[in-house]
Amino acid sequence: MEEHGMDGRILGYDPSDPQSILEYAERLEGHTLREMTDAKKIADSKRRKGSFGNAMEEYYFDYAPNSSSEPDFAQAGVELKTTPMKHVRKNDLVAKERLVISMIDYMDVVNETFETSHFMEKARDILLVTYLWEKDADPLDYEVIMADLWTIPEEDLPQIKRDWETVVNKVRAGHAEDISGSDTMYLEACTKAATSENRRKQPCSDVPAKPRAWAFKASYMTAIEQGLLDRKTGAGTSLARKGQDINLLGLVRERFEPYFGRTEEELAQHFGISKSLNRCARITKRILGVDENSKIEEFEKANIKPKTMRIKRNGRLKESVSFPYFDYRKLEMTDFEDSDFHDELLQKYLFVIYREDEREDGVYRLADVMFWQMPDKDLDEAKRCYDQMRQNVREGHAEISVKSTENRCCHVRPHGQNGKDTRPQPHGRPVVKKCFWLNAGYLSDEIAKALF
DNA sequence: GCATGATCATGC
DNA sequence: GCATGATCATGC
Repeated sequence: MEEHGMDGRILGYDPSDPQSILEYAERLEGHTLREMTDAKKIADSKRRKGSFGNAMEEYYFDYAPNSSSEPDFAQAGVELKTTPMKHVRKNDLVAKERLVISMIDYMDVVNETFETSHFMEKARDILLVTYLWEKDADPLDYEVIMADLWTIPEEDLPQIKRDWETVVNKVRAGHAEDISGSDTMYLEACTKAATSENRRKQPCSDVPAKPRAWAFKASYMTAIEQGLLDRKTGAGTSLARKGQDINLLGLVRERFEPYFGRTEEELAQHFGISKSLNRCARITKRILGVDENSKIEEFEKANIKPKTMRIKRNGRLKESVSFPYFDYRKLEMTDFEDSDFHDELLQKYLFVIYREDEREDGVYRLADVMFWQMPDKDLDEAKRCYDQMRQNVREGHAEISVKSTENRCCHVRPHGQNGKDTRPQPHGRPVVKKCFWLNAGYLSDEIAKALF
């Protein structure tokens, strides 16, 4: 069979056969587009978002990029998605960004069911081409990591369906303007052109809403991609048995409920955990029923980190919550959106909540669990804190912190071994190691809002 | 050896 | 009682 591309050349694959498309795509693994095509430079000379994907369609698969609602390989019913991974500390590869599937049409989506939705149509058969992103590199020189035919794993469908319904139900309730990426676990409704004044109509309200698209969260993509990468090893522990409906919070709560009301000491004794600083973190893992060192698959996919929260009798958190320390020189050079702090704030957390006993001072009892992620609106406040600290560093005053009284959500405080544990700053003498903290008062309010 | 979760100590 | 500087200590 001969198939012809844009300029009449013979295609290297059969566009009606998914297997043939996959095999052709797999030849890219370990190579770059510059090596595998005759492309000399990217057509849109500015490296815009999507230029790798466009170049791949045009120069490797030999078809004109389109944005129609037809699948990219229409005859095979396969959608081509290219997605970047990046290196992070200790040689880990993570998804660089979310994978956007399709725009959400607020007017139509309210009449859809998940199973027959436009989203599922687009997400059902994906040719996923993963490449290694490198700062300042020409997209033609990105190395292709792997090519796979991918569909949503069966065990993830219940959570993704729940995510889809969470979003659609907000539209049905006439609150499309209140949708937030933090509403959901794996699938999110992310904003498109959020900075512009662009707004769309919604069917059940006159309030205009930001345009949004269905996307798999970056944390979910990381789990998917790592799973594809070490498919052979098949490591990992799953909280849910196959075929069992997954409701993460329900599942987690079910595990914790028998222990509500018990004190830290009782729990430590029950699980045979010695007196140690991270005693509560270890109790959490034991209650979740997983080996202390193993990762919990669902938590990885949803990028959920357990955190212990101790609430004093007066309703306030005993302590603020710290993040890893930051590098003053890196802080000066890095915008908030590209910072580690920003990544940390996009995490979803499992708060394991202990409350102080009504009578006995200093005795804390396991009281509740909840998921938490910083709401989008508070990210702006966190950015203010970041920018203010950045400004201090610019002016050679890394020793000046952002106080918790100056910012509603977070502050800056020392976090080193001792006063001698310093880090260089770009302009001036080294300063004691510091990190960002979430304000105890802010978190107290967030917890109270969620639980009462 | 160091990063990080956790906690202490001081002063207002 | 809280804000904030400072330090401890486990585990990787």
